[in-house]
Amino acid sequence: MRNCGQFWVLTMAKLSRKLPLSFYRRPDVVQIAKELLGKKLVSFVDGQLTSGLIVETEAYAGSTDRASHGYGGRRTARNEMLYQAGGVAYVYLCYGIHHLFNVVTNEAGIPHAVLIRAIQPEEGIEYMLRRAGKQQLDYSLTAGPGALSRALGIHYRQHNGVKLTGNLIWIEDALSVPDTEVVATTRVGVAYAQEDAWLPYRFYLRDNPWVSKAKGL
DNA sequence: ATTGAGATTATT
DNA sequence: ATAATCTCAATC
Repeated sequence: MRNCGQFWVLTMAKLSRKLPLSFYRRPDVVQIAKELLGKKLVSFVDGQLTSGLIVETEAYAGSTDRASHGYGGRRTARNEMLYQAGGVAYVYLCYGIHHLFNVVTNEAGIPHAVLIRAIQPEEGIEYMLRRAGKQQLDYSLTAGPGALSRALGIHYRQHNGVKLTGNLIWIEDALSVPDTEVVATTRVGVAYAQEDAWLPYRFYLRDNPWVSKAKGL
Protein backbone atom coordinates (compact mmCIF):
# COMPACT_ATOMS: atom_id res chain seq x y z
CA MET A 1 0.00 0.00 0.00
CA ARG A 2 2.84 2.36 0.76
CA ASN A 3 3.84 2.52 -2.88
CA CYS A 4 0.28 2.91 -4.14
CA GLY A 5 0.57 6.67 -4.53
CA GLN A 6 3.64 6.47 -6.68
CA PHE A 7 2.22 3.55 -8.66
CA TRP A 8 -0.88 5.49 -9.56
CA VAL A 9 0.98 8.64 -10.36
CA LEU A 10 3.25 6.83 -12.78
CA THR A 11 0.39 4.82 -14.25
CA MET A 12 -1.78 7.86 -14.76
CA ALA A 13 1.14 9.72 -16.30
CA LYS A 14 1.52 6.92 -18.84
CA LEU A 15 -2.19 6.79 -19.64
CA SER A 16 -2.70 10.52 -19.49
CA ARG A 17 -3.21 13.01 -22.26
CA LYS A 18 0.32 14.35 -21.80
CA LEU A 19 1.19 16.73 -24.62
CA PRO A 20 3.69 15.28 -27.13
CA LEU A 21 6.93 16.93 -28.26
CA SER A 22 5.22 17.83 -31.53
CA PHE A 23 3.04 20.30 -29.60
CA TYR A 24 6.07 22.20 -28.31
CA ARG A 25 8.34 22.09 -31.32
CA ARG A 26 6.18 24.29 -33.56
CA PRO A 27 7.40 27.70 -34.76
CA ASP A 28 4.49 29.93 -33.67
CA VAL A 29 5.13 30.63 -29.97
CA VAL A 30 2.20 33.07 -29.80
CA GLN A 31 -0.20 30.40 -31.05
CA ILE A 32 1.24 27.90 -28.55
CA ALA A 33 0.75 30.40 -25.71
CA LYS A 34 -2.91 30.71 -26.69
CA GLU A 35 -3.36 26.94 -27.02
CA LEU A 36 -1.90 26.31 -23.56
CA LEU A 37 -4.96 27.94 -21.98
CA GLY A 38 -7.21 25.25 -20.52
CA LYS A 39 -4.44 22.64 -20.46
CA LYS A 40 -3.50 21.02 -17.15
CA LEU A 41 -0.08 21.74 -15.65
CA VAL A 42 0.99 18.91 -13.35
CA SER A 43 3.94 18.52 -10.98
CA PHE A 44 5.03 15.43 -9.07
CA VAL A 45 7.56 16.87 -6.66
CA ASP A 46 8.59 15.33 -3.31
CA GLY A 47 6.05 12.55 -3.83
CA GLN A 48 3.19 15.05 -4.02
CA LEU A 49 0.99 15.30 -7.09
CA THR A 50 -0.30 18.82 -7.67
CA SER A 51 -1.98 20.34 -10.70
CA GLY A 52 -4.02 23.19 -12.07
CA LEU A 53 -5.62 24.40 -15.28
CA ILE A 54 -3.60 27.03 -17.10
CA VAL A 55 -5.62 30.26 -17.22
CA GLU A 56 -2.97 32.87 -18.14
CA THR A 57 0.13 32.77 -20.39
CA GLU A 58 2.58 35.07 -22.14
CA ALA A 59 4.58 34.42 -25.31
CA TYR A 60 8.24 35.49 -25.48
CA ALA A 61 9.40 35.46 -29.07
CA GLY A 62 13.15 35.03 -28.68
CA SER A 63 15.79 37.00 -30.52
CA THR A 64 13.38 39.47 -32.14
CA ASP A 65 11.44 40.27 -28.94
CA ARG A 66 12.91 42.99 -26.71
CA ALA A 67 11.04 41.55 -23.73
CA SER A 68 12.62 38.10 -24.12
CA HIS A 69 15.67 36.89 -22.23
CA GLY A 70 16.87 35.67 -25.63
CA TYR A 71 16.60 39.06 -27.33
CA GLY A 72 19.31 39.60 -29.91
CA GLY A 73 20.50 36.02 -29.39
CA ARG A 74 21.66 36.78 -25.86
CA ARG A 75 22.94 33.58 -24.26
CA THR A 76 24.00 33.28 -20.61
CA ALA A 77 24.25 30.59 -17.95
CA ARG A 78 20.77 31.57 -16.73
CA ASN A 79 18.92 31.42 -20.05
CA GLU A 80 20.77 28.47 -21.59
CA MET A 81 17.66 26.23 -21.51
CA LEU A 82 15.81 28.68 -23.78
CA TYR A 83 18.01 27.36 -26.59
CA GLN A 84 17.05 23.71 -26.09
CA ALA A 85 14.56 22.06 -28.43
CA GLY A 86 10.95 22.64 -27.35
CA GLY A 87 9.44 20.51 -24.61
CA VAL A 88 11.63 21.43 -21.63
CA ALA A 89 11.15 23.86 -18.74
CA TYR A 90 12.97 27.18 -18.44
CA VAL A 91 12.78 28.13 -14.75
CA TYR A 92 14.60 31.23 -13.57
CA LEU A 93 14.77 33.29 -10.43
CA CYS A 94 13.06 36.67 -10.69
CA TYR A 95 13.89 39.55 -8.32
CA GLY A 96 16.05 37.07 -6.44
CA ILE A 97 12.98 35.47 -4.90
CA HIS A 98 10.41 34.10 -7.32
CA HIS A 99 10.77 31.02 -9.52
CA LEU A 100 9.17 31.70 -12.90
CA PHE A 101 8.14 28.67 -14.97
CA ASN A 102 8.35 28.81 -18.76
CA VAL A 103 7.62 26.26 -21.48
CA VAL A 104 10.40 26.19 -24.08
CA THR A 105 9.13 25.92 -27.67
CA ASN A 106 10.39 25.66 -31.26
CA GLU A 107 13.53 23.88 -32.44
CA ALA A 108 16.93 23.83 -30.77
CA GLY A 109 18.77 27.13 -31.09
CA ILE A 110 15.61 29.29 -31.17
CA PRO A 111 14.97 30.86 -27.72
CA HIS A 112 11.16 30.86 -27.77
CA ALA A 113 9.20 30.31 -24.55
CA VAL A 114 5.79 30.70 -22.94
CA LEU A 115 5.58 32.02 -19.39
CA ILE A 116 2.80 30.38 -17.38
CA ARG A 117 1.34 33.22 -15.31
CA ALA A 118 -1.59 31.62 -13.49
CA ILE A 119 -3.36 28.33 -12.90
CA GLN A 120 -6.67 27.30 -11.37
CA PRO A 121 -5.91 24.65 -8.71
CA GLU A 122 -7.16 21.13 -9.39
CA GLU A 123 -5.37 18.28 -7.62
CA GLY A 124 -3.29 18.35 -4.43
CA ILE A 125 -4.64 21.63 -3.07
CA GLU A 126 -3.63 20.59 0.47
CA TYR A 127 -0.02 20.14 -0.66
CA MET A 128 -0.09 23.50 -2.44
CA LEU A 129 -1.41 25.27 0.65
CA ARG A 130 1.27 23.65 2.78
CA ARG A 131 4.03 24.74 0.38
CA ALA A 132 2.70 28.30 0.49
CA GLY A 133 2.29 28.30 4.27
CA LYS A 134 -1.38 29.17 3.89
CA GLN A 135 -4.38 27.92 5.85
CA GLN A 136 -7.13 29.06 3.50
CA LEU A 137 -7.59 28.62 -0.23
CA ASP A 138 -7.73 31.94 -2.04
CA TYR A 139 -6.61 33.39 -5.37
CA SER A 140 -3.18 34.33 -4.02
CA LEU A 141 -2.28 30.61 -4.02
CA THR A 142 -1.73 30.31 -7.79
CA ALA A 143 -2.71 33.61 -9.47
CA GLY A 144 0.68 34.94 -10.56
CA PRO A 145 3.83 33.30 -11.95
CA GLY A 146 5.79 33.26 -8.70
CA ALA A 147 2.81 32.03 -6.71
CA LEU A 148 2.04 29.10 -9.02
CA SER A 149 5.62 27.87 -8.94
CA ARG A 150 5.62 27.94 -5.16
CA ALA A 151 2.35 25.99 -5.05
CA LEU A 152 3.62 23.36 -7.49
CA GLY A 153 7.00 23.04 -5.75
CA ILE A 154 8.87 24.26 -8.84
CA HIS A 155 12.41 25.48 -8.06
CA TYR A 156 14.91 26.91 -10.51
CA ARG A 157 17.83 24.82 -9.28
CA GLN A 158 15.92 21.54 -9.37
CA HIS A 159 13.64 22.06 -12.35
CA ASN A 160 15.32 24.30 -14.89
CA GLY A 161 15.65 22.17 -18.03
CA VAL A 162 13.41 19.26 -16.99
CA LYS A 163 11.69 17.47 -19.85
CA LEU A 164 7.95 18.10 -20.03
CA THR A 165 7.56 14.59 -21.40
CA GLY A 166 8.92 13.18 -18.13
CA ASN A 167 7.30 12.37 -14.79
CA LEU A 168 8.31 15.46 -12.77
CA ILE A 169 6.53 18.32 -14.53
CA TRP A 170 4.25 17.90 -17.52
CA ILE A 171 1.21 19.34 -19.30
CA GLU A 172 -1.94 17.42 -20.24
CA ASP A 173 -4.71 18.11 -22.68
CA ALA A 174 -7.79 19.04 -20.63
CA LEU A 175 -10.35 21.71 -21.53
CA SER A 176 -11.29 22.68 -25.05
CA VAL A 177 -11.25 26.48 -25.10
CA PRO A 178 -13.12 28.36 -27.86
CA ASP A 179 -11.46 31.52 -29.19
CA THR A 180 -14.34 33.61 -27.83
CA GLU A 181 -13.19 32.76 -24.27
CA VAL A 182 -9.61 33.95 -24.87
CA VAL A 183 -8.56 37.52 -24.14
CA ALA A 184 -5.35 38.82 -25.79
CA THR A 185 -3.62 41.84 -24.27
CA THR A 186 -0.22 43.31 -23.45
CA ARG A 187 2.30 41.53 -21.23
CA VAL A 188 2.95 42.37 -17.59
CA GLY A 189 6.10 44.05 -16.31
CA VAL A 190 7.84 44.54 -19.65
CA ALA A 191 7.92 48.34 -19.94
CA TYR A 192 11.68 48.08 -20.60
CA ALA A 193 10.88 46.37 -23.95
CA GLN A 194 9.88 49.70 -25.53
CA GLU A 195 7.66 49.15 -28.61
CA ASP A 196 7.52 45.39 -28.03
CA ALA A 197 5.73 46.05 -24.74
CA TRP A 198 2.59 46.74 -26.79
CA LEU A 199 2.51 43.35 -28.54
CA PRO A 200 -0.68 41.38 -27.67
CA TYR A 201 1.26 38.39 -26.35
CA ARG A 202 -0.58 37.88 -23.04
CA PHE A 203 -3.55 35.51 -23.06
CA TYR A 204 -6.06 34.64 -20.38
CA LEU A 205 -9.44 32.97 -19.94
CA ARG A 206 -12.22 35.54 -19.92
CA ASP A 207 -13.81 36.12 -16.47
CA ASN A 208 -11.66 33.46 -14.80
CA PRO A 209 -11.00 34.62 -11.20
CA TRP A 210 -7.65 32.78 -11.03
CA VAL A 211 -6.07 35.11 -13.60
CA SER A 212 -3.40 37.28 -11.94
CA LYS A 213 -4.40 40.76 -10.82
CA ALA A 214 -1.21 42.30 -12.19
CA LYS A 215 -1.62 45.52 -14.09
CA GLY A 216 -0.65 45.50 -17.74
CA LEU A 217 2.70 47.09 -18.62
C1' DA B 1 34.51 45.76 -7.92
C1' DT B 2 30.22 48.13 -7.85
C1' DT B 3 25.68 49.32 -9.27
C1' DG B 4 20.99 49.33 -10.99
C1' DA B 5 17.13 47.02 -12.90
C1' DG B 6 14.43 43.12 -13.56
C1' DA B 7 8.74 38.40 -17.00
C1' DT B 8 7.02 39.53 -8.49
C1' DT B 9 4.70 39.36 -4.15
C1' DA B 10 3.51 40.32 0.75
C1' DT B 11 3.58 43.80 3.87
C1' DT B 12 3.67 48.80 5.51
C1' DA C 1 5.44 52.55 -1.39
C1' DT C 2 8.87 49.21 -0.12
C1' DA C 3 11.59 45.20 1.12
C1' DA C 4 13.21 40.79 -0.16
C1' DT C 5 17.71 39.39 -2.69
C1' DC C 6 19.73 36.44 -7.41
C1' DT C 7 21.50 37.37 -12.13
C1' DC C 8 23.28 40.08 -15.64
C1' DA C 9 25.10 43.99 -18.12
C1' DA C 10 27.10 48.37 -17.84
C1' DT C 11 30.25 51.24 -15.68
C1' DC C 12 34.12 52.40 -12.86
